[in-house]
Amino acid sequence: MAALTINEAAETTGWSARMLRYIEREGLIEPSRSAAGYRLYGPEELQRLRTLRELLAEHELSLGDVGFALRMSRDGDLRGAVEAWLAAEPKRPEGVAASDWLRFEQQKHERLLAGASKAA
Amino acid sequence: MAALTINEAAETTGWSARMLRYIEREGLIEPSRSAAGYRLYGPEELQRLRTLRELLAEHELSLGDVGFALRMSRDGDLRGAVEAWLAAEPKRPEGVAASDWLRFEQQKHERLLAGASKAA
DNA sequence: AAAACCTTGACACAACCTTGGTAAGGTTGG
DNA sequence: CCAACCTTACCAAGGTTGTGTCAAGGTTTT
Repeated sequence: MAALTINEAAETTGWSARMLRYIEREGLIEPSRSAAGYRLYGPEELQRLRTLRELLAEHELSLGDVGFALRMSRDGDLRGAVEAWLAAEPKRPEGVAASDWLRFEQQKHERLLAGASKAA
Repeated sequence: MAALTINEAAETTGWSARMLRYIEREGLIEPSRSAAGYRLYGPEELQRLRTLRELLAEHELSLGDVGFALRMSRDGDLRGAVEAWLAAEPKRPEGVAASDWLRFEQQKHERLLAGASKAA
């Protein structure tokens, strides 16, 4: 037999049929369809469903998280924007008192912020 | 003046003070503290707060999404696992009927799946 | 020392996410 | 042709997110 229908796939993967549909709507795993519209899960999809389970369990992720990762992997624009934001993370060196660091950063960035509006 | 307190920061960034605390708990932006424990937002934090707003608005993200991206950027293990899962995405070539493709994939992966348990 | 801040913690609530169920109807196999 | 499956579309309960507000108490400023 070639591919499993949704309930069979559910049984071998540990997901419920309901969740298989949900996962599909999230864009994570989209099985092919029979002529009549039945979902058909091939070996590859089944494997991905199993590894998806492990991934979520081992790293405490949600389907939404993986969906977001997928979105980033497809939308380079998004990925770039997110990474740019993360890259700007201020890493304050250890052993420097917060207040001192603050003044240091202050001076370092004073010029850049010259135009920033200081609303009351 | 060096750094802004939470309400001042809220006003210049467009967030509410409440959200600033929430963002901090999410690990996204953690301001330094005064001796008495007051949050102190320096220019860098203020800038990040503003760009965070843009990021969310322009790409329809949630704070949780950015939090997850941050987590991935810090935990290479996690990042690797997610990317590995995404990389295995089955990209079926266009112009090939689903059923044919299915049989093709079937044979292609038969060996790999030899050991997969086929629960009833 | 009083006004005007800040802190954490709690209660609240709408909107959404995750899951399950159920109903009305098409498909398939014996 | 009938039982056993599949499909979509809804309703719903319980958890999470995003946000406000209020209380009890410390801090800063005048």
